[in-house]
Amino acid sequence: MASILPTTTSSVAVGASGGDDGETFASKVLFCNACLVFHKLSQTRKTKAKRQQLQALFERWGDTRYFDILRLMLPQMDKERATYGMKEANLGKLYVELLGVDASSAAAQSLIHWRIPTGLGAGADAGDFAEVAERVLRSRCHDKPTLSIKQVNDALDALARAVERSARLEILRSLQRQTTAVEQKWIIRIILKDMKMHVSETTVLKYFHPDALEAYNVCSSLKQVALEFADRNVRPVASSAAAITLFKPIKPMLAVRCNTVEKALEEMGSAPWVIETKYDGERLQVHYSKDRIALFSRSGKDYTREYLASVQPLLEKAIPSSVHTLILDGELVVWNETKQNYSVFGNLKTIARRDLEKKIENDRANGCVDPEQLAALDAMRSSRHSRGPSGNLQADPGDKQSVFYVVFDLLLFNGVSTVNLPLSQRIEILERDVGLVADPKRIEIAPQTIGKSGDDIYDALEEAMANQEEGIMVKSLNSVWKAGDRSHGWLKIKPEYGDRTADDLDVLIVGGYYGTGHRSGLIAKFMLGVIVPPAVPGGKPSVFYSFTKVGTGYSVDTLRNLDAALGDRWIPYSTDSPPPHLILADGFKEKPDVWIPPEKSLIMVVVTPQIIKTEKFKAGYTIRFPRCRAFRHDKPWSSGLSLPELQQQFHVNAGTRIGARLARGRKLDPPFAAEAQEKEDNLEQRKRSWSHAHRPRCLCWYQCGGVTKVGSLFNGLALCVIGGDRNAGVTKAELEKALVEHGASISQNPAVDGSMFAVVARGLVLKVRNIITAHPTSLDVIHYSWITDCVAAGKRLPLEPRYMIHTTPTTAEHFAKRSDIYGDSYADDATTDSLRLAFAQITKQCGRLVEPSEARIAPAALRSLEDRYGLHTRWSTFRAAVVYLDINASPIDPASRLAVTPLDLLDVVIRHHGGTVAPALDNTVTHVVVSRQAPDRIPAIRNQLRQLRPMYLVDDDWITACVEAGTHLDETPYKVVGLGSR
DNA sequence: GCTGATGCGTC
DNA sequence: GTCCGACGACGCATCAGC
DNA sequence: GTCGGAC
Repeated sequence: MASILPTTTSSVAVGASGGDDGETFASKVLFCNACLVFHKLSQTRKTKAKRQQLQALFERWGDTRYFDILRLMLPQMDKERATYGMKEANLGKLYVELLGVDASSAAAQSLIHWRIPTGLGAGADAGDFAEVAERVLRSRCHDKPTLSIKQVNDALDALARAVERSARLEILRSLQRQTTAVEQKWIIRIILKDMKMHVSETTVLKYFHPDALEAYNVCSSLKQVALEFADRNVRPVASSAAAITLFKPIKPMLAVRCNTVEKALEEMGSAPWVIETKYDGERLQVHYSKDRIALFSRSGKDYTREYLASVQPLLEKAIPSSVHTLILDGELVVWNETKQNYSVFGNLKTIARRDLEKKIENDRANGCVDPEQLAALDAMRSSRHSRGPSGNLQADPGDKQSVFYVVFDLLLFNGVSTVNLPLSQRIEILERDVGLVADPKRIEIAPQTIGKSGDDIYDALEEAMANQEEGIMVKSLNSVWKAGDRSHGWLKIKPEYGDRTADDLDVLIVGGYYGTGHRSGLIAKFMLGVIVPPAVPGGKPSVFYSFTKVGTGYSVDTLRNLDAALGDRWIPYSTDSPPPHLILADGFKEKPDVWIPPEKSLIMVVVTPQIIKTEKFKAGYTIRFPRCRAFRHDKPWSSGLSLPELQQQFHVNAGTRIGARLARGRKLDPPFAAEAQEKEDNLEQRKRSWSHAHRPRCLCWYQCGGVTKVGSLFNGLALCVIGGDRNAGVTKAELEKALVEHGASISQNPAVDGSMFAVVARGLVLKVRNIITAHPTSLDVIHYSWITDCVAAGKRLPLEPRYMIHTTPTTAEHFAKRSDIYGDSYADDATTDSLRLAFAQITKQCGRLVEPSEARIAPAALRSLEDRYGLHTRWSTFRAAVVYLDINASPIDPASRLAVTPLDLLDVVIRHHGGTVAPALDNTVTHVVVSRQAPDRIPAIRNQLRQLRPMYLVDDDWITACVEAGTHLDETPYKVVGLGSR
């Protein structure tokens, strides 16, 4: 008898009963032997040793039915067994019941509260359910292994088949009676599909057979792979492409994330490449023949039932009759017909479900009576999702939304695999022979543009940002399809990587959760809460709403340090006596394991790529893809993000993704070089601060607490720094440090309640535009050079107009009166000339900011994109308008420009919202804008208008109102009548 | 029948 | 660079328990 | 999806 043990040779226990076919190896070898192998693998760290163990295992396996052992080692890949429907929570309850222990006993408490390291039944194994279970079972199982590998597999089959709780209980009970505690542990790991052996699919398959992984990637069946390579010494000659078969899911090709445009260019090399938008939906592979359609998700799961009702009508309309078989790859998204934009992620399943419901209803009306379908419909009807407010939280209920399949690749065409063709040819066949032109915004081939330079990538990114898209894909036209491959050919670029600091929110930690695995026993995740403003202005916050949970972005070391600092402040959360300050969503949703008094807590800087609506957190909003950037020991607990600020953030960013900013580099300067350097510097800084300060490593970003005050230049000023200027080598952190050193207080979030002095930025970057758009009158935006100039001069310089990126009307008024808003008079010795110079500088600055080379959205590009997609954003508010601003003494003479007018800053506003500003009043103009404060200018304008074709004569309130509304408003209420009143 | 808990799969 | 594990958000399905 | 960490 051969052993499956790699180390021992002779002592293999043999199963007492072999079952029906006592011939197979699996029925003869005891499961405990497999457990030993698993144990050894889990104890081994080194790759080399693991490889030896795996090889030995397969070599010693006594027959060709490798599936029996592979499915135990790779439970996630085993599609033959249905899901168990059991994880730790269910298993814990089942074990408590089958062991017959009292619910309040230590054993039961261990199993139920397996993550919690303290209290009754807690042990050093907290955080690892299987380990806890082994401990509990040790005294409750016999110690003689009896079951064979086959018997365990049979039991697991039965377990997966069982739906009734009682049936599951019985199977678990019989397993428990026939196995040792250690065997139970491994059975639990298999059920949980988490073997914790630190080897996964790739490695195991690789040492099973060199071609196994590739085969798995094109058939997604472990059983088939095991069969195909039953003879491990033979390498079949068939290539993977030949194995591509209709109706068998292929592992999709994946994109590698790329943080810098420079890297993208390098990756693409000299081969031609294309740019596509990255759609925020679900990857969907369509397998099509005339009489059958199958749909598969990214992980190879069959989604035909869920999405066919939505997709089939589209395919049938779009696929020409000359096509017999196809495999398409694409993204399923939702198109909002009412708003003419893409719906936010999360609506897809809801819309698809509606389509399915409708289809079943229609089928029934048409007499296609399928009892199974009827039952399904009934189930859907009675489901809570078919009515009620929950679900589809992110859409307006009245909007018409529909499923939209964007196709971007072709894997098989009329029976022939195309995966070994370069992308250029696959696309060519797709466009020429498949077409799919029938139904815009329902099914389309993804538009591609040929890229040539880094600027093309920037342009595409800017377009993507403006259109609420996730980012862009860059694909090499020479690349062939590689199933499951993430390494080459396809890149994804997301704008948020462009700037690391602009989307941070400072939020107070209000709760904690115990971690698992290598974070066992630590508070490893945190609940953050927003402040509900106190009733008395200026009072200390006393109520917090749950907002989000964060579980990544910090190291285990940081967690340990945090534990040392906060460990004794955590209090177990009990619904019987919940802390009065912390309000969770109704029904105690997202209840933390422990809570902490706010005044003893800490502020976390959390990266916030996107804010979405939720019902799970009391705040009503939460973060998509949250992660920790730093902890702030320097900031008082009471200064965390408040609910109104959060709501404001949501609305400011509605219609655009947060994090959508990217500096366009100078030609000679790699755009991200400074960024990369900054990152490295910070890493260095981190390490240094870690080594002697023994502070959590990620504190480095905000070491303001450790900053010593060196001056009082900025005493009393509250500022928010939006970002650095990598082209000038100025980082956000440096600016913040300088500010704090000289007495200013800084915040990550702009406050619009008048408490903040100004926002500091390098230009009209997206976040700045958002702030201006949402609150045009509350916050000034100043150029960071004012900070550096002040520091260099050693005194607080007057805030001259040339430092202003955005000026509120109040500030503008002060400027008009030639006095500095903040006390220092700057105009004492100003002459008309010096003032003129200052304003010329503004104009220069503004003009520079909207030049195509630096504009956030190139108007022409935006317009063409809008035309193509029918997209309309706030940045296209004035796209139809050619505006003449009444800023010249003579309307037809640009050279007669007045030095100061109330309309000076509108130029930028209009152009940034897609409009055109005409230099003079002529027939190209559609709108003439005059100031309400200058009615005396009207006659001259009217005089000129008499000679031109009809156009609107409105006052500046129209511009402001349109910007505020985010859309082109009817001009009538703003028309200038008579001599200026309306 | 409704609701909460739990699991599963998408991102 | 690659692989792996520990984490986030959602919607929908299902079952237990009231 | 994200991130840190080991190799």
